[in-house]
Amino acid sequence: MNLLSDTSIENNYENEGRLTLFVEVILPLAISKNYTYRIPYELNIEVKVGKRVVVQFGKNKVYTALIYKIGTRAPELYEAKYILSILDNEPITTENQLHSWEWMASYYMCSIGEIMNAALPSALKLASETRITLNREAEFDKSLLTDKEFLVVDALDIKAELTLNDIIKLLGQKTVMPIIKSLSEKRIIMVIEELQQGYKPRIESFVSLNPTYFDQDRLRDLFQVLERAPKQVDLLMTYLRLSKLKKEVSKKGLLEESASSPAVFNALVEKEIFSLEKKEVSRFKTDEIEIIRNFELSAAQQDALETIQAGFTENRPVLLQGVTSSGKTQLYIRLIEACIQQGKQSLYLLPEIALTAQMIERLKAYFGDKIGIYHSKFNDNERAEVWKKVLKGEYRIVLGARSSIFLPFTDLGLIIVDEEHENSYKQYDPAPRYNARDIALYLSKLHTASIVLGSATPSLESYFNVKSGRYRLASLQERYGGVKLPEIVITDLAQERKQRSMKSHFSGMLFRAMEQALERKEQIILFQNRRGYAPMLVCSTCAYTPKCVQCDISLTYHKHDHKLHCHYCGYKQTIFHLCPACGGTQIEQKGFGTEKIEDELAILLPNARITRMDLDTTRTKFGYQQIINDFEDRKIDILVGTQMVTKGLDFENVSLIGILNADAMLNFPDFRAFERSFQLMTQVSGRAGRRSDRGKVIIQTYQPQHKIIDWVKHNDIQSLYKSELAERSSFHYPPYFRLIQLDIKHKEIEKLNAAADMLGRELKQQLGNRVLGPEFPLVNRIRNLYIKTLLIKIEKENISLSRVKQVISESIAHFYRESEYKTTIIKIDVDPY
DNA sequence: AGCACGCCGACT
DNA sequence: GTCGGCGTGCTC
Repeated sequence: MNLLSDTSIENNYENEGRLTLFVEVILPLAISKNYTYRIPYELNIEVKVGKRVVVQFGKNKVYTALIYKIGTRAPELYEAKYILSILDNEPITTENQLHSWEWMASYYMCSIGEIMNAALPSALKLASETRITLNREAEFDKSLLTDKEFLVVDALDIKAELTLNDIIKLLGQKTVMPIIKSLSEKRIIMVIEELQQGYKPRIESFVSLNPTYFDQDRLRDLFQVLERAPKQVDLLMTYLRLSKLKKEVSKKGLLEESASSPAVFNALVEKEIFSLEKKEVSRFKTDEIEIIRNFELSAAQQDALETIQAGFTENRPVLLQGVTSSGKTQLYIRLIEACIQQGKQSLYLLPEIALTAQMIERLKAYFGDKIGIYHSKFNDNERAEVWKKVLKGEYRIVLGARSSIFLPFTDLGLIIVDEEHENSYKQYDPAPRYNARDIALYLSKLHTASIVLGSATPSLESYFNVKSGRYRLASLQERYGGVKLPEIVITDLAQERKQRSMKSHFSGMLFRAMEQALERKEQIILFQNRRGYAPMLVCSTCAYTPKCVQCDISLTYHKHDHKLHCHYCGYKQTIFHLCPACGGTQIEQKGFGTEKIEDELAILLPNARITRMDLDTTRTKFGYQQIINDFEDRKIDILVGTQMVTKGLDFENVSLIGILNADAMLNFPDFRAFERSFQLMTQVSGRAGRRSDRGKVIIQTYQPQHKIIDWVKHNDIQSLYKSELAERSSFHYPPYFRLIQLDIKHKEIEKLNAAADMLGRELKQQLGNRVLGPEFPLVNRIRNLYIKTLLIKIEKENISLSRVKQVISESIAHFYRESEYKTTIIKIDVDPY
């Protein structure tokens, strides 16, 4: 297809007058190709790449599509349909965005339409919805209708309009089209296909004074004339006062301030003293917050800042490894300031959970209304508004969660990815299954922007990139403001048992420390990475263990509802008191979870206020926030929790952390689990003594010599990375990447296994020993489907990602044709290290 | 993603 | 015999 630049289109248009243009558009669907539409002549001059158009696609569906390419040659194999309209005056996407979409589609093996779907705020996408109404003019005999048709007509008598979904619910069946079709043919109903406009700008009326009265004398005259209308004089005075304070006076603000009625206001408009103007306004408050710019960087921070800047000049991404409370945010603020001074935009990415009101306020205080916030809690209109402001360059900084990598930056100069290791940067479902951190790295190249990845516990792949010289490392190993790092001690549970100093699941050391902390009115966090009461039940007569019927995983006993839960699929069954296998009465509980700890603490420390924080106590809408608030307000002395307590919370008064069972975290099925243990223990340790010099972490273990505990003590990711443990863990640390989640669904487990094995063999044959087949199958049962996840590891040095993807696509295609099993591959996920 | 079309088991 | 389930293919 002939590509034309914008100017040449106009030239051709002028020269020939009747040039036909064709546009290739991106449809918001999971279709691998783009489709070509024809432009009506009168719209020729408006056509531009990046504008949205409305097109009909398929028989009666209307979609918003995006102009991707413009050409002049008519497609040969088919007749192109006309576009119905152009929605935008200016493109809503940038060239760089379209580049990155293209790259993402190929990298994550999905369609560009799926990328667009994820990228555009839904207010910018209009989808047509089929609505059904009764044709009032039609005359028909109700007795001639089938039962189902009658039901639909009846429902339409009551409710004027129904959607397809309404009818599906009404009839209780999935295939409703034949019924609708038949009714429509009989002209009894009408089927309406209509686009629903999403984004509505907020409009406010602004008042201005007729310029005649800018003249002082005329203004004085005006007051004379109005002498007999005191209310109007009053309103006019208020206006004059407000107009000195603000650039623009809104009608709403003026009426509120003057306590005048709209009638008085209208009178002044009638007399042409006031004029009204409607303007689009922002939904976001732009209250001027006091700007605090003065803070001093510590020597360590200054050092790190210089290292980061050196990395920038070398055009290398920088990994900033800084212990918790080391003041990374202050460094980021300095970097953003420098970026603004160069007149460029900055993007500050945070995982969703770390996007707290506190964080947002803090940055707003520095950057005022130059900063835009973008995350999933925003509604559609707000998102669309941020989008437009970023495009226009009104926002110089964006603070946002993973989806903000899709915003239309025009001149990006800096990207910060905070908590780089966080799993929540990865989108797992639906496609595109992207990792915002990796996209950020790609964007930094595309925009030639600087990028910093920050974390207290970097991911091993990022650390590998430091070791291999791709990234530059900057580190901050001391806390800001001279606060000491916590003291980390290990207590040997075998020893304590021998000396009989244990108090239920607490070592003497931990228990004494807890008593002391409570005496000093300091708070305690106890970390136990297992929820429920007991993770396993065993019959002491026959060794029977209850397992999930679906997942083959031992069931956890939950005391609060006296049920056995499967933590994998959510299956529940009631507790039994006699062994279902042998009828034995002695049933033993193995291990312990947060529920049991909470129970025992209540007995051992009856005066302490104890709260548990895990999935079970935070399931309600505000449960999580409630617990956090109570803990902050010191209404809780001891917080017992699972990994939830490790994340981004900043409690001032916590002086003691207990890791109750480190051993549960020391067996590594693969290197991700291994990395995770290190991260979780390091993160929870970092919560101790953040604002005071008194911070202590006690790690309980039967394996005090275990290396990972030692590394946690020294925040030593380097040893972790180099260790023979990593070497031995069944998944190797980088330089490898893997393709994960090649999911196959089938209803029969044997066929599924056979299919997965076959695919694994095929891949191995083609790619050699560098491929790890379905050795680590993750079999899950979701409703009545079995899903199998193939984990595939490929050595990066020897084989390119594109080759891997090619072989996988080919194998799947081949496998599909040859297979006697009817198997569907439902998703493919790329997770490069 | 929708939607049409075609094939096949289980109901009046 | 048809109704409604599901697999397959197409949409500019």
